[in-house]
Formats: sequence, C-alpha cells, structure tokens
Amino acid sequence: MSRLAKTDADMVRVHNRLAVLDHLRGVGTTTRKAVSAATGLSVSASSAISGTLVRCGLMEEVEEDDRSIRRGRPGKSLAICGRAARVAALKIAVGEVSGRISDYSGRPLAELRRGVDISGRDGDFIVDLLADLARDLAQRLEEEPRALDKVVVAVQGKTFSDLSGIVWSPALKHRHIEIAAPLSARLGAEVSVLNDCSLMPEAFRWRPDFAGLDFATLFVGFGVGMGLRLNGATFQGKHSSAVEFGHINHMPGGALCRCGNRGCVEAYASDYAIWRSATGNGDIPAHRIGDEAMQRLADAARAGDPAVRAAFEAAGNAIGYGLGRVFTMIDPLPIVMTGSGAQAIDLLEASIRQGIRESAVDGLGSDTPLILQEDTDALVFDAGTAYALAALDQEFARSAAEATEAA
Amino acid sequence: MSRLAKTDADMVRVHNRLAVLDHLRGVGTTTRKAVSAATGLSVSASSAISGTLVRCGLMEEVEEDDRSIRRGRPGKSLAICGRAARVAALKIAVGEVSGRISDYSGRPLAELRRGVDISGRDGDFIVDLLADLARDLAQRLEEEPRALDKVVVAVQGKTFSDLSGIVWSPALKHRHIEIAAPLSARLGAEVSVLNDCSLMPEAFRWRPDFAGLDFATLFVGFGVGMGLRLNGATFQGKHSSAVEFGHINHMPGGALCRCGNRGCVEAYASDYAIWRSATGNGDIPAHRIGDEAMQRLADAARAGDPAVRAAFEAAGNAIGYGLGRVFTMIDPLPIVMTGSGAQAIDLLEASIRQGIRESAVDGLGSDTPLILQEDTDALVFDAGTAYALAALDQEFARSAAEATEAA
DNA sequence: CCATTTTTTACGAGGCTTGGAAAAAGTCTC
DNA sequence: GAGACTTTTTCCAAGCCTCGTAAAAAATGG
Repeated sequence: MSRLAKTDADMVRVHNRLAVLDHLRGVGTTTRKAVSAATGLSVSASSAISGTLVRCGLMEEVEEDDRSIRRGRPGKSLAICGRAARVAALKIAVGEVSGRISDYSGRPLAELRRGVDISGRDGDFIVDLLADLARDLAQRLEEEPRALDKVVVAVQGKTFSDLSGIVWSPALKHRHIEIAAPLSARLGAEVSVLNDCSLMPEAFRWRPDFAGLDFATLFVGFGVGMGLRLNGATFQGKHSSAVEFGHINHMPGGALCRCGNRGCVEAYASDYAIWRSATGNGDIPAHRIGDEAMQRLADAARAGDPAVRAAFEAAGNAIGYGLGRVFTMIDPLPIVMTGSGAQAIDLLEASIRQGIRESAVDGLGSDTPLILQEDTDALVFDAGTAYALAALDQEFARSAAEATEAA
Repeated sequence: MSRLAKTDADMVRVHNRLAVLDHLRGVGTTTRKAVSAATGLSVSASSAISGTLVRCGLMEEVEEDDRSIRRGRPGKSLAICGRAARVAALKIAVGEVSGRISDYSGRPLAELRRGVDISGRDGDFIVDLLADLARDLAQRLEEEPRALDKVVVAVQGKTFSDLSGIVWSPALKHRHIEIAAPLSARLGAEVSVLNDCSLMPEAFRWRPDFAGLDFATLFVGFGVGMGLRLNGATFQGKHSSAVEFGHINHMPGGALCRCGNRGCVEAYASDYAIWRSATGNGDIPAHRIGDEAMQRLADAARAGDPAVRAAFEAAGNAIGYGLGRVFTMIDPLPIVMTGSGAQAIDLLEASIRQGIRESAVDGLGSDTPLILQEDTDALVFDAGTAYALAALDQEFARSAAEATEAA
C-alpha cells in the first residue's frame, strides 16, 4: 500500500474551507478580501467559499461599527457563528470534576466545578458523573437548551491512544475505564478522552502570538506533565498519551516515584516530592498535598528555611535536567508553565535554568522564555474547547451540506 | 497570516504524481492497474498520470518475463527509469571521506572511500575534496559521464538546519563551515548537508517492511547518535540537526563528555568512553579508538575480563536509560542499531534492556525489537540516496514539463 | 450630484479526476 | 485454429474546483 493517498477536487474543497475557517478563528473577524489575502485564494474563490459557509450557518455577516473610515465600498465583516455548534470541555482530576460549555465561536457559556471523591468509583459512576455535570452545565445557560456537538474529557493520567478512555489515573483506583462510548451514548455527541497535559498546547492553537511556533507546556503540581506543539501539530503518541515528562528518569537509582521506578522527575519536582523532601519524611504521602500546603511550603522557603529551600532547589534541578534532555533531543523550546510550580517560579527558576545549563549541549536553551499561566483549569478548558472546535471544523468542512434553509 | 495554505488543481496534480512515484519506489515495478489500486486513483487517472511520467522519462515500460500466466490482457510493467537522474551520497567522517553514486532508480553505480586527514583543514579544502571525490566517482562509471542532479552530504556532527553546512564536527577543528553553496557551484547540482545519524531513517523510506512504521536508528561507535522516523517523516530539528541522543544527560555530575558537560550518554557508551572505562584511564583519549581496538576490547570482555565487561555493561546501561527516557517522552519504538555497538550487541543487550526497564514507565519498551545493521556506511549511503531521490521526486512531480521529445 | 475608490459578485475558461464505453491483448475451449 | 472470454488500457464527455476579468455595489470626496 502506498503511503501517499490521492487527492481530488473534494479534498481541495475541504482543505480550502478549512483554511478559511482556520484563518477566521485566528483573527476573530475578517472580510472576504482579507480571507483571500490570508489564504492565498483568489477573491473569487474566497468569496464563493465564504458565501457557502455563511449559507451553511458556520459563519455570519456581522455589523462592525469600529470600522476605520476609508474610501471605497466597505468590506462586510464575517465572523464564526456561535450558534452553529456547542461543545463541552470536561476535566477529571483528583477529588473533582469540572467543565465548561462553549459555543462554536469559542465563547464560554457556562462553567461548573464539583468536588467529589471519585477515587474508588468505577467507570459507570464516572460516566454518570460527567453526564450529570454536562446536563447541569446546560441548565445554566440563558439560551435555549440544545444538544452538544462534541465533548472533550481531559484526564490526569494515561489515556488510550484511540481517545476512548482511561488506562490509569491518579484520581482513580480502577484501571482501563471506557468513557467515550458510554458517555457518547448519554450525551449524543462524540466524546474524546485525552491526557490533560498533552492537550494543553491546543489552548494556543489560534493565538496569533503563538502562530506557527513550536513550544512546550509544562505542568508542575500534583504530578508533572508536558505537552508539545511541534511543526504546528500537538504531539500525540501512538501507544498512549505520551510525553510523560514527569516520568523521564532524572537520577538513576534515585528517589522513589509513585510509578514504582526510582529517580523520575516527578519524584523530585511534584508537590508530594517537594513536601517529603522538605519535611524529611521519606515516604510518598497517602493523600494529595493541597494547594494551601504548597503555598505554606513556598512561603517557608521564601522566609529562608534551608531544608525547604533545598527541596525547591532539587525540584528545579530535576525539571531543568528534564528540560535539558528534551531540548537535546528535540530543540530548545519556549515553555508555558502552569500548576503550583508556576506559583513558586521564584523559588524554582534559577535551579531550572542551572539544570538546563548543565544538561543541554552548550547549555542551549537555558535562556528559553518561561511563560507563566497560573490558572491551570482555564488552560485545560481552553485547550479542550479548541480541540473540540478544530475537530468540528474538520467535520463541517467535509460535510458542508450546502445550506438546507435560507434566511 | 493563516497556517493553512490554499490548495488548487496544481497541487492535486503534483500530489498525485508524487503518490504514483512513491508507490513505484516501494514496489519496484507495477502496472497502471496496480497503481490505481494502491493509490486510490481511478484507472483513468492512474493511466493518464503514468503516461505523462513515462513521456517525461521518469518511468519506463519494461518487459517482465516472470509474469504469472493468467487470462486477460496482461498489464504493461512500469518501473522507475534509472537514466532520469543521477545522485550522489557523500560522507564526511573522522579521517575519511566516502561516497556513492546512484541512478534515479536507486541502483548504486559506483562507490569510493578515501582516507584523508581532514582534521585541521578548512572549508575550501573540504569542498575541494568532496568535489574531487564526486569527479572520481563519476569516472568509474561504465556509462557515459553526466552531471549530477542532487548531492547529499552526511556529516558526523552538528549541521545547519537550512542544510547549508557544518556547525561543528568531531572530524574537523574548524567550525561553521559552508559546504552547500560552494560545492553546488562546483558540481552543478543542489547540495544538502545533514547529520549522518538524523539522516539514517531515510534508508528505510521505501522498505515495505518499514512502511508507515515509527522507529529509531541508533548509532553507537565513535559517538552516539539517533535518527527518528515519526508519523512517516524523518524528524529534523528547527535549530540544528537535533536528536543529539549521545548528549542526553544520563547521570547528573557523571563522567566527563567531549562536549564539556558531565554525564552524557556518550560519556559512557561511545568507543572512547568504553575504552577509558575499561583501561581505567580517566582522560578522554586524544585520538579516535579504531574499530580493531574496539574488537579487541569486545573479545577481552567475551573472554571474561571483569573491568572490560563492566565497561560494556555501563555503556549498555547508559544506552538503556537513554532509550527509556526517549520512550517515556515519545513512545516505545523499534530500534535499528549500527556502529561498533551493533557488533558488540551480545555484550550490551542485557544491560540496555535492563536500563530501559528501570527508566521507562512500567518498563515499557524493554522488549522492543533490536534490529542490527552492521554496515554503517551502506546505511548512510542508502539514506542519503533515498533523501536525494525523494527530493528529486518532489521537483519532478512539480515541474514535469510534459515531454518535449517523443520516442 | 458625479467621479473615484474599494469590495463583492457574475461568468467563462482551464485543469484534473471520474465513470463508462470502446479498444487492445492475451488465454481458454471446442 | 477460430471464436468466446477475461483483463488491462485508452478514449471521451461530464463534473468540480479555482482563476482572471469584467461588471455591479457601496461608500467617500469635491
């Protein structure tokens, strides 16, 4: 079998419609002329495609008053039509589930957070919980209720590479939990289950300041995880959710990690690692170290407590070495950092950069930009929403049932 | 600016021609019908495209006698036309340059190896040397001399990401050496300069047993390097030649590496590392450890010398941890191994697998296939040739100046 | 109120693939 | 050995895109 598939007029149509939608998501509003300029399509083609998408209800012509006064016929502003679809980004974490519903334009419509002890529960319970969450989210909307078109579930832990469920999660005792199929049956929408950290780069998919940029997202908190955006695509492993940055070995034979191995980055840099190192307690704590506890630790370090300072330093060192290893393999990348580690960046940054310097060839990447993103939940919701919308764009570009109804 | 470019009929044509060529390279010979089946094109389109490519001189109809006797009109066999182009794969290594010329079908026409002390020489000398090598190669051909169409230079060391030259190489004292432009002027063909290890996966580009497979190539010898094939593409860094596997840190604060850092994989697993560890000499040897010396070391280990055995074990351990780290980040991958390490695989394999087991989550990948490829030079030549041919296929598919002359 | 400028739409042309029909080139059977 | 059968290849009209140009539309400026 050939690796290269054929192309035909259908593909061209789909691809170009997608290009128009993608451009529109990046800039918010455009005109037919601007679409032509941005995509390289002729104005004729741009106009024709835009017209079709408007008739399909994916885009709409909007009034814009801030238009600068110029001569000539003013362009009709076009924008994504929010009513075209509704998506949900759900999140499963230790001790809580949360979610956000957004419209097709990406505008958040409602958000909900619910603390539940899910540790010992099975798949049915989780699916019920998520379905209830989605229903309650829908009830919060001012607008009329309507079915969801696409749901993304972000999970702490390892997920199946076919996006169907959870291999293993620190939030759950059970393993191998199917989520996508049963939840899809309950909600009537396609469901994709992904690792939260791998998903994070999606949040920047249409951010103009990140356009075409390769970068990594780094979560340091309860665990340690990474997401990669390379060559304009969010990296996804074939066999699992991949980029298990927290379990890249830092020190052969080193500190014990939750995963059973010794010397993982997580065993030095995660909340529990910093806590046990700072308190001199060698065991992995049975329960999650809360955000407040980490704040207190950070404050103690800032106050000068040498043991706590050393713990944060060791954490930064492990992260730095891990980044240095990634940079050596891939390339130096800008880092978007989130989680409790982002809140303690003042305690970590120096040793992170020192670690990169010691482990990367020529210390390359030790001066890489470190972008802080304190609100992890917002990041995950943004990412899940973007992922869902991108998937819908693809579907819509493919189907595009040439407007059944005309306004 | 939009990330997605437009598509049009031109793109379709180029893409489909490329699909036909790519299929043909994978199978050697086909028929128009088989092309249709493999690419998904209609038989009409397949026939039309094949006809064009034959008229352009890229493909030719060949007589095949081993055809199985079936009813119906027999298909006309098609094959890549070797005369359509001529490419060279050159190699710069410590103390020698070598090269191979092949025709458009990938058939090797001539090979040449030349020992030269290039260590202290500058760019002009290197370019002269390569140009002479290419000229001498051309003179060895039975067929009439003709210009090269594409040249690939594989280099030990780091190369510019625009493929224009050498940032740094262990074979050369000088740094930042421009190769592509001056050599191109001399040879009249486009020249691309790449890192030898990064290039290696290209050797399997059209191998049916590797079709669509993700895998890594691992060179263990004078240095330690890796090539990655992910999602059907050979991984290339943006900033450099990338995947510096040998310089992924293995042990913080560990053994001194040539790169100046401490604890790199190379500082444990390369020839010089094994040598200094086995001999108890702490310094990095000034000169390259020859293949014979490594053979003697390996034989000593096989004979039971404990210090030498320990050196090989430490090497395998470092490689295993390195692979475990890569597997944790990307995914477990089959490994194609070459270099002196492949020759000593009996001494390394156990500790490699042990290292993976200790460093990858759940030991995933410790049972990954290890494919040995003893002839490194052949691998590099294959890779360079495949790279060059793939580049030519792209050009030809684009231009395809609809046959000026007809048979 | 008309000329000017800019955006959008309309229309014919060109290119590529498609599907079916016709032609070509063998094997098989009587 | 001639005709029937089968399979591959070629030919041709049709369909879908996009493109370029021209015309229409919508606002400004004098």
